[in-house]
Amino acid sequence: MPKMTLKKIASELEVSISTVSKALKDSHEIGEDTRKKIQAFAALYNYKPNNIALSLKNQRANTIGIIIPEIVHHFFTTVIQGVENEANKRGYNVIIGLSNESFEKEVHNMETLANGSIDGFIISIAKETLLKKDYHHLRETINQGMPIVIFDRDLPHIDTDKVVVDDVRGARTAVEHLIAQGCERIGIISTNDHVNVGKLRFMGYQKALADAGQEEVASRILKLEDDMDSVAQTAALDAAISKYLAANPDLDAVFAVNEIFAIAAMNALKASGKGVPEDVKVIGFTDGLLSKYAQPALTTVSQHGHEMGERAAQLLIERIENDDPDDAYQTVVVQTELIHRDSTGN
Amino acid sequence: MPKMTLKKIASELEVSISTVSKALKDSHEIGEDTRKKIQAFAALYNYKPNNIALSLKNQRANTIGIIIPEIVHHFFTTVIQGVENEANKRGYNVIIGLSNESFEKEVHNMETLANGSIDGFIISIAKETLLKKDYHHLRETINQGMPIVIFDRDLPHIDTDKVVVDDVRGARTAVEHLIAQGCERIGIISTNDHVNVGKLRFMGYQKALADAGQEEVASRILKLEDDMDSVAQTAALDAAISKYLAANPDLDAVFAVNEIFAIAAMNALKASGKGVPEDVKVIGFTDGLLSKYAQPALTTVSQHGHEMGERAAQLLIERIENDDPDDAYQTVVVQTELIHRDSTGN
DNA sequence: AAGACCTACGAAAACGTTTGCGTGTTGATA
DNA sequence: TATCAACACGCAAACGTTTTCGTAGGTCTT
Repeated sequence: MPKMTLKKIASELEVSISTVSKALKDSHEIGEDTRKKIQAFAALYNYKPNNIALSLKNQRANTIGIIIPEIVHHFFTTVIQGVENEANKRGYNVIIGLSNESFEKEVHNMETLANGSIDGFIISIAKETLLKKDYHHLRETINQGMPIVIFDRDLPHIDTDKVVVDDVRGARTAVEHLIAQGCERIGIISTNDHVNVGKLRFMGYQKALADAGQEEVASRILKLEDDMDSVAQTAALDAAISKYLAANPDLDAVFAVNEIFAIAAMNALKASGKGVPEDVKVIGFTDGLLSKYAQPALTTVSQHGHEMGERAAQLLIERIENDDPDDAYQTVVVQTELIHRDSTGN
Repeated sequence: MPKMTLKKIASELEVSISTVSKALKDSHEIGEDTRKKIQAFAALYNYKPNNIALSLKNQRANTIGIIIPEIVHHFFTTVIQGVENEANKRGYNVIIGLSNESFEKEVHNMETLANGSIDGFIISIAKETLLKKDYHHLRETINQGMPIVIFDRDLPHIDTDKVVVDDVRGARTAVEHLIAQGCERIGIISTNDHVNVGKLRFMGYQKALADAGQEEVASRILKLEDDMDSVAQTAALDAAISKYLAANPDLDAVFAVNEIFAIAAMNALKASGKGVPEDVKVIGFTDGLLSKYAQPALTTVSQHGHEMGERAAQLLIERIENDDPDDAYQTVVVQTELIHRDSTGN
């Protein structure tokens, strides 16, 4: 039995389409016997209204699109989970687009989704887009009346709803914790400044040092290419970190702006005979599986991806449903949390 | 400027809707001047045909749905990536549903998507569904004419296209490798038998032992609850594994049916003073980040999730596009690969 | 008995496309 | 000059819904 439609039911029962539609909605316009008969027939054949037709009629797809740079990535999956949670709760589906950090794919994804398939976007901007600083696709989408929520990688130039993490404060808190433990020669492993988050976390590091009256030592600052956290680059990463550690034998702590860098640093330290946390304490950023299962377990700054996803979905759905143009845009800042584990002692 | 439609262009240019439609398709039915004028106007206002209307007209959404038990999970994300890759290449979008290992959510997800939103499913069955053995939603969906590709967790009772990994052979190859390295007291850490993959991997272990003439020792077999690989259960997991290792002090190798179990075993071994791989060799299953960054790096059985996703998408799209009912269902077996790393020596 | 009023249903438009077919105007041909 | 083709365009149906409006037929009122 293929899919049922109002039309088929109507012809089968020799009534009109509108009668069927009304009967299935329990309209009192339809006599009880006809109503019951139609409902029974529909139930028997498992009738379900066609979503596409409804979307066309209602001019709403009840679907939100999420565009992320990468899906094999713990943080982004937690965000998706949050989005899906909230969306489902409110009757929305979620459709995903992967930009793969590519500008072109990001634009293409947005264009193919923005034509009725979805009611709004949740997006974390691709690195290439950030580099190019070309945001026309975002602007155009917003101008067409489609709401967008930007998360994670902030974009000061675009005026829309946002959900961001306080990278500066998260990093600062982490470094402050190291200082509170008595560390005086704290290194940082960060990324090039064009990656927003790397820059912001570096600023947090600077701030914490400054507040504590510790001077910033150039040799203790390692800035790596932003693709160094990929599996393909592990050898290069290890080499760079080993070299860095060799050049700074007196470090008593390392703050890394992501999990991979932190793990690599821990491994390199152990390989060079240093103990973590006895000799050197280590803190990472992004609370993924690696941090939890590392030896010693890694103290890390959690970004609460799940909550970010939920908040982003709330913001977006709110915007979709009360289509009030002069409702001011919001920026929700999700606070980070320092997860204390073994790599910083206790 | 809100979204353009054929109708608006038509009224603006004072021609009919069909003229606009044909002009935009470069139909020779329309005179060159009119054609150019319409195309220019459409380009200026950035006209894009409405997907929903097209879906309704064509009775095809060009979208595939993927339903997975969990998204914060390395293997599933690699599969999604594969699906998305292949789907995008062929002009399809991907919409995700998370069952969260729950039967009810799985059914609900399928029902809300199966009404026109998508053209077919790719699904990995939730554990709860497997336990309940209630597959009516799958059967009904197939009966309604919607194609389904089942991946990862096989379902012998359902006749449809499938993409599975050869768990038995993967496990067998792993254990054979241990045997080839001279191991004679090989333990296994597996899951309860109602989890298909656990059972199959256990069978591979048995087969390898039997082939080598090694006897199966009951105490060396540890079967854990299937939720023991979650973060919430780490303490219980560590306890269970420590107890198991203490009861089997003479093990010279451990084969674990997933990454988490393997890492936990390695950590417990090291904590008890054993060296990996010198004293005990360890092999895991599922090639995730944990394996790559573990110390020592973990030898593991890779399932090639990306390839599984691609194959599943191919199968599904093929089925969608050549809607030939007596095209026989296929089961694609994706071979596993043993990734040699440090936890088994060399 | 005639108007008023329910009751129970159907017709049709609308959402945005595509496309087969009909048709008016032109130009050429016989 | 009558015929006919070619050209350039419009009409309308179809996809599956929802919803407003219209209208039969019956019941009630006086």
